[in-house]
Amino acid sequence: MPELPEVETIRTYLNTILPSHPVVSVKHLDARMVKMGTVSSESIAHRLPGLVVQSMGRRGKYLVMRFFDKSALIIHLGMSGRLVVEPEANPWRSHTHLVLGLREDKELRLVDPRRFGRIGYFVEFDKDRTLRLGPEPLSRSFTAQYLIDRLRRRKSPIKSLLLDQSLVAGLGNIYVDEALFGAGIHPLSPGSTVSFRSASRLVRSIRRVLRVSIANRGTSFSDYVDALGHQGQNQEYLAVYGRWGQPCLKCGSPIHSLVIHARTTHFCQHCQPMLEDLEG
DNA sequence: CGCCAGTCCTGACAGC
DNA sequence: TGCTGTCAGGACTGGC
Repeated sequence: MPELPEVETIRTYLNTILPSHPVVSVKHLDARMVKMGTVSSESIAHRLPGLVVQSMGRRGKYLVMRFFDKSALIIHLGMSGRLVVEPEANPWRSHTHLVLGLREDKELRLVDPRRFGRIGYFVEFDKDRTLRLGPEPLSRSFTAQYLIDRLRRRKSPIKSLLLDQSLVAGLGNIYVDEALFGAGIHPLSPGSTVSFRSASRLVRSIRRVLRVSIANRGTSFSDYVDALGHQGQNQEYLAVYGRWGQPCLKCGSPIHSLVIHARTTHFCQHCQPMLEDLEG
């Protein structure tokens, strides 16, 4: 399941090969995947050929393929999406929903069996306005003070709140669990009970968890592979996610699991106490 | 506005 | 062996 580190790994590679290359052709585009923006799939297929890639960017979990005419193709990989560059001689996998013809007999292919992914084309793309997302967790604008201000009146569990992309962009189920473990915060703690001190720990923990995973080229738990089709290595370094019943790496007590916000949540009851309500 | 339940989707797997 | 049911979850929608 691609979250920020996985999308960043894909972005980094694509950004080494795509800039200054034109889209030669749109060989395939499944209209059902176009779920963003106002440009239809037919119009996208008509507009893309000839456009030259300026850069491959990322905003939260969205990949941003920017063209020199200021337009951009946005791709979200959802749960099972893969974006790979392959020789056109290789057969298409099943569930291939987008194929862009590139130079040198290469193709950029989006494969997404569950079709939770999404595509959109924006004629004028503004990274701060087009997608309604919170700050990048690795940017300077993501601070403890920002978190406190946004969490102050929220009663939902901190786990749910951190999954909200308008609060902070790029975290998914795995890295929220890992970050809360690193910060020593129980996932059911209401947002309003997060003190400045715990918010500082949380910001540091989120950054650490993401940086480590990016260095490991992402977590391959089920579907994820990078743009070269290679698995990431970060699954070897997860402290709680997927470790139900196994000993906590800090205290040895078994990792617990429960469902929050319809997401399986892993945590250590001993190392992650509920935060106290500051209003009391 | 906040919060929650429902929706989409298919591969993998358990159980019969 | 082959069917059926269940589970996984990111982001959006609608109801209250």
